Amino acid sequence: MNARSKLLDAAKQLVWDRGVEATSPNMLLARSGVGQGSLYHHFGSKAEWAAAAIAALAADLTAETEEVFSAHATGAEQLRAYLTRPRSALDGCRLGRLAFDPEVRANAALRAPISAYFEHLRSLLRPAVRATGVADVDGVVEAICAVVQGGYVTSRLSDDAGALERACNGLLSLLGIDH
Amino acid sequence: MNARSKLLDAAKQLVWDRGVEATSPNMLLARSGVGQGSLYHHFGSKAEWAAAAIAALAADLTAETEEVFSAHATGAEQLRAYLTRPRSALDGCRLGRLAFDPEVRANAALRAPISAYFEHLRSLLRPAVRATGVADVDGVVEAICAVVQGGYVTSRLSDDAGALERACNGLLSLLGIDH
DNA sequence: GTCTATAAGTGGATAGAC
DNA sequence: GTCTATCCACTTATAGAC
Repeated sequence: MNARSKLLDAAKQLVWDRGVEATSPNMLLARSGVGQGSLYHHFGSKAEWAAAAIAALAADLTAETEEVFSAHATGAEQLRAYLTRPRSALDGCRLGRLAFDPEVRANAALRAPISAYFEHLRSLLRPAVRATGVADVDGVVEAICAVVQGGYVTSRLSDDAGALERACNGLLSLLGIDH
Repeated sequence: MNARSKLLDAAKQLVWDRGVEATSPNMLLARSGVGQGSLYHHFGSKAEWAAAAIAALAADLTAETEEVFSAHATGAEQLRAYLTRPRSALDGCRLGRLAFDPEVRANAALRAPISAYFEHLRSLLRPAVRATGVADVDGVVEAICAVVQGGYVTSRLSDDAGALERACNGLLSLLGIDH
């Protein structure tokens, strides 16, 4: 594994765990085991490796999400699979946890892959929600995105990994597609 | 207005806007207009003024939330009022935005008023949800908390103040209590 | 109570040797 | 490509005068 891969890998872990603002170059060096010279050879600045890490996290999450949707045929099955997918509630969403990171907020290049992921997620949810026959399709799509993101938030703040799962199940029961 | 009040007021604004980790003592001095000596006279450390700010924000939010619930008689009215309450979506929830702040995570004294607020919110929601006759009361309670918190997240990440409102309306329609 | 001065440590980056 | 040395600004305080 070359230095660049080690750096990118460590940056992904740190950004997920601590966000961008709270991650320093020194932490990246420590976690990757790479020297300072290598870091500034491969990435010109903190913003560059942070952007690479966020783009890679977004690509991973997009692939995993598409897999969930393509594995099921009906809208109801897709929604059930998406909402019951195993999630590490206390760690937070790799992308959603960056919503209030000041460094992400101030840098459009860091934000772009994140908003693109959520736009893509909405486009996967929309036909599935439409198929259930609910009245307010766009509202329910947004509610599904929000329940997952908010479940991470309330789980973390209450130090209760079950909160996310309960919230998703509650929404499923309201949708009338909980088995 | 004395120095302590100015400091607390500025700390509340900064913690809401930037979180704890990303707020420095110098920012607090600049925003409050108070001198360095006064800061360390009134608060022994950063953790102390951060704790005071979070406790004050939690007290404000708790009072506002209770007002919403006590202004309405039936569960459906209370839920509708809570979910349609005006919120500045792009600013984030004063408490929920701290979920992934490393300094909050590492300090139980900072987390306590936040988890207490959410526990109190659940206790207000539970009878209202029960009154609607839904099957999974605890799940729906958690879903309501999560839709609001997640709506702040998706609004901020998509730079779309409308996302939070759409999510709340979508949930209301699923609850069958949208007018 | 409030001020200015000082200080040890870290953050983010550059320089130049190898 | 990778290393060590160096740098300036900022963070989080402490000291001591007024």
